[in-house]
Amino acid sequence: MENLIEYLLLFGNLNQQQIDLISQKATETELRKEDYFSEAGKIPRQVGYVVEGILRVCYYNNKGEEVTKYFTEEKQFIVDINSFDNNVSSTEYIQAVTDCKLIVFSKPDWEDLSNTIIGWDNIVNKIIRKALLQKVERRSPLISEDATTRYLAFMEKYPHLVNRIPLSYLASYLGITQSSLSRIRKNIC
Amino acid sequence: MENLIEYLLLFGNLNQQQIDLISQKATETELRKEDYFSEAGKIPRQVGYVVEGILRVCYYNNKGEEVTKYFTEEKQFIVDINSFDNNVSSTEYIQAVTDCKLIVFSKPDWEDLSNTIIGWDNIVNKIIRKALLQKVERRSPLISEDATTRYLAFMEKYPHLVNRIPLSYLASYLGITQSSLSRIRKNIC
DNA sequence: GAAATCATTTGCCATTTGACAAAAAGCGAT
DNA sequence: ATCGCTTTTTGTCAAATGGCAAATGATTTC
Repeated sequence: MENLIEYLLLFGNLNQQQIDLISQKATETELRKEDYFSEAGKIPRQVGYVVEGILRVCYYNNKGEEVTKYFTEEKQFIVDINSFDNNVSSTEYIQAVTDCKLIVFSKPDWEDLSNTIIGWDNIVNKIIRKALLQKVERRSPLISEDATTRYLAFMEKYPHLVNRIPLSYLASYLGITQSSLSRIRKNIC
Repeated sequence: MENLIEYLLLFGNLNQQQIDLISQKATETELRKEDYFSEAGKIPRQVGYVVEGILRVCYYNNKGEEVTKYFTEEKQFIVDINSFDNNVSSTEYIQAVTDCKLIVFSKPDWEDLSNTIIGWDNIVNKIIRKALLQKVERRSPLISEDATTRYLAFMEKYPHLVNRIPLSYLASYLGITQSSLSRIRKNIC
């Protein structure tokens, strides 16, 4: 829990009373590898903060292929923000890649925080904006480079992820086939 | 100018006094094709709203190749939001692809609006969040599909852009060479 | 309108990547 | 250790894409 509070304080100030309130609303929980945090077709009902573990965002494209769109690391919020905010069904899945420890807030609790804590919205906005910017910056270079360069870039950006995720997820994140990724690895090592 | 106000009102309410204030701060201006709205290495000093015309965001990758990262259409704000907010140098260029009509706000005026108009930050946040989400959604599919599919998807998403932008920009946006794009076009038509 | 300049298309060949299938390696349950 | 299952690697071949250079087409300038 301190982990989360520390993280929030990077984005704005909170007094002890506010911190206590946040802690009250928060629930620590765990996800097993391959469990879903949220699913396509359902309206997301909670916001999560990743204390430990890796999750991924994925969807099925119109050929029915599973595409991994994003990986999250520790110390990040995770939620399909668009669907959550607008109360509409998700178009994507959020799935645990490894066993995970999360702190979650139900939607009503999350809204209470917004109504009770002056400056909460501001903190949340900063976090979301940063996360979205990061997403854009991480995904964009994947388009203009060849597969080997993309893999090398991935290893640089996520040095501690590469050995914890299955090849198939990584391949679909990089937009290449599993065999191609396997060959690339062979050539590099 | 009505164009801008109309757009803002989609995201929140503004009374006449507030609208007048916004109008006072706004400057209508034009950019010629290939002019830069903002440049890499400089700290962005203004926020723009595109009334007419197309702009693109581009940068040079570490091989020195120019990469088009994004196109903007009419009725959108344009700014390197990260650099603008944090007062740091841009890493990318924003350039007019066609002649453009813009409405711009200087940074001090923009901040005045934030300090004067209750709810301004809220409106701006909604707009930025939407824009960032859109960016992610537009760029992501470019990774997992083959070049022809990407081109077809581009034509669907930007039906009125395809014939107004040079092939070279589009090729670098799609992450393929100019010759490949030319061949793809040949095969499709 | 001719020359100069820039953008797009095409040809040729090398390289990368994909599709498919089979083999090998890893892993858990017994 | 062995079996059964899944994941990763490898092989073979075909298709897609890139690199380079030349040709063609379009636009601007004088």
